[in-house]
Amino acid sequence: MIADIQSQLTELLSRALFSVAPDFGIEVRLARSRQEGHGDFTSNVALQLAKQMKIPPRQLAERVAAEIPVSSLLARVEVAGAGFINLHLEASVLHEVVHEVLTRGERYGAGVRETPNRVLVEFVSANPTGPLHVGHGRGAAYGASLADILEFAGHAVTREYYVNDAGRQMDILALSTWLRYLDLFGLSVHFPPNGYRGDYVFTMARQLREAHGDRYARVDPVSILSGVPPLPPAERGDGEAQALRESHLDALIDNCKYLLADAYRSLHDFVLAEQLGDCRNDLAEFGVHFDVWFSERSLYDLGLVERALAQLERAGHLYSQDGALWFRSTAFGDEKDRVVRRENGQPTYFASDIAYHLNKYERGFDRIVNIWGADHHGYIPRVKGAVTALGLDAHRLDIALVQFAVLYRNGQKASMSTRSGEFVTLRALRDEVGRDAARLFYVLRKSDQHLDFDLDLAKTESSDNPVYYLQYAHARIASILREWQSQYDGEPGELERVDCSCLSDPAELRLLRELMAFPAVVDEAASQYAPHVIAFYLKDLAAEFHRYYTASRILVDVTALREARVALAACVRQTLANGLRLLGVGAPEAM
RNA sequence: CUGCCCGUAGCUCAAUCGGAUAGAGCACCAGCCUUCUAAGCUGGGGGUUACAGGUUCGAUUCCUGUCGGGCAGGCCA
Repeated sequence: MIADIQSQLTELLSRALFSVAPDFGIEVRLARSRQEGHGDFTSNVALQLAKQMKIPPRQLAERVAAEIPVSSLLARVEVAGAGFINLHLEASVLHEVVHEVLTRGERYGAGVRETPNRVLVEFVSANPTGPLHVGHGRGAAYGASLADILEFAGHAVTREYYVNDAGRQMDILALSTWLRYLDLFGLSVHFPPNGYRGDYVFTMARQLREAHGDRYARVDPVSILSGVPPLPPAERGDGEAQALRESHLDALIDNCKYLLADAYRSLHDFVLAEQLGDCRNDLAEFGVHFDVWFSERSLYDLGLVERALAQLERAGHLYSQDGALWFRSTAFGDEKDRVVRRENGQPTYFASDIAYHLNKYERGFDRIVNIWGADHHGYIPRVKGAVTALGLDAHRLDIALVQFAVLYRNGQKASMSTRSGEFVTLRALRDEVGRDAARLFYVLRKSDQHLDFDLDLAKTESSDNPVYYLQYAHARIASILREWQSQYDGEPGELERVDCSCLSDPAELRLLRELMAFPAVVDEAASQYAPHVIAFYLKDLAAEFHRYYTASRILVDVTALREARVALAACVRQTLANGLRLLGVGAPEAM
């Protein structure tokens, strides 16, 4: 209905333009006016066409404006500035917004699409080798909001977490846990410097003992080190020393696998299940849920990695060199070719990622959205190149980069403790500032901008804190509605039938305009992949309401006016609630 | 060294495929509660949109260069 208004007006303007300039068909685009006094919608067609039509823009605008058909929607049309055509809506159109918001309720702002796109949103996808940190938190908040926004905008969304359960990192974690576990049985082995050293590894070791007793401890500690190259001195930081430490670690992993034999797989799976379970709980408490947990290992188990490579091979995009197998990604704009199978026969991470993307396409999505940390930006050309090489349309793949978040406490950086090099965990952040503040702060900035996360501000219980500012507006209205029900026997269910034509105060009309914009805001947030657009809109809406509340009493004596104002307030509450839900932030009834 | 991203008020950030007088919040100053939640509101000062060119009716937005910041340049993931 409301979305219709804009398209109806666009149609009116298109017809006017056609009668003035039938030979200059350009698409008419209406924009919401940025400034009060410039009407509700504005068009710059006259400015765009003036030159090629050789008519002064202002004059052209006048001629187009004069041809706009009479409509009950429009109060007036005026030409302003350099040649803008401003459309002013009839107040009755604004009044209808109230009915619209209240009848649609939780669905107000939602898009209806005849043919919804099937969209896959893959996000977080952190290695399950330790707790999520605040960097993952931003990806989680952004991805979850984006997925909700796309869904609300009318698409069919699948939320997916890609589990890197096949790689060396998981082996390192399994080994680390095993060594800590052996420690519990008095079987001490020097812990490798590049193993996982976090407290959670000790915890898992104890859990492993509780669950499986000494099943993995029936080994000779000497055999663990057999054939393992010695470590270089700790103070050596050169490349050769690093390489020695890596091969030391790899040798330990090999021995672990050899000594445990079949039991290694269950150790690996135990560690994986623990970490994934922890991650899932963490995210669930953050209000972030997934439809699919996609296993990297399954790509190997089902032969999909080999199949993808074979497909590239057939298409002539692979070649052998130096004993390795390479993908000719330079043919697709990458700066160098990339190895897909190492000299030792092992496929690279990139190889499984190619298979993963092929699989995404084969599942039939219209759009595929990858949300990555910005440090992966160099990875984009090779993935898009691989997709193209597989004969797929790379334009259906969108990669949204999320920049790092830096925490500040007392004006000082706090995101990384400099001594241990460990990141602050997402869980610690949630414990400190709460879920709502964390979710909102993460999406308050454009995702591809660095984020300064002010912990002190997030914890402030005042209007300085945007979380409270938004929630307070919602709670305030909820309180008014309760008061209205108890003092005036108000029936919320009746509000959608209230006659709102008495709403004529400029502040009321501003609120109605703001409410009317919400569907377009959702649409913009969806098409731009920009949850922050919702956040900024909500701040504007809340501010408009707080202003109105301070200036005008809602529960006045005159029944008709009181009911109209209550209905208006109820619309603001509903719209705030809908927007907050898209951001994963609670909308409290009372504060 | 090369590539990508970013430079907007003192600070943190917006700005609808290039639009009208570049907007908010914080901080600073001055005000508003006997009335539906003051976790709120009103007013004020604050800008050469890093810099220099270019494209055009019009540039924070597009192009080139300079300066400054971030990230990336593995047979790691």
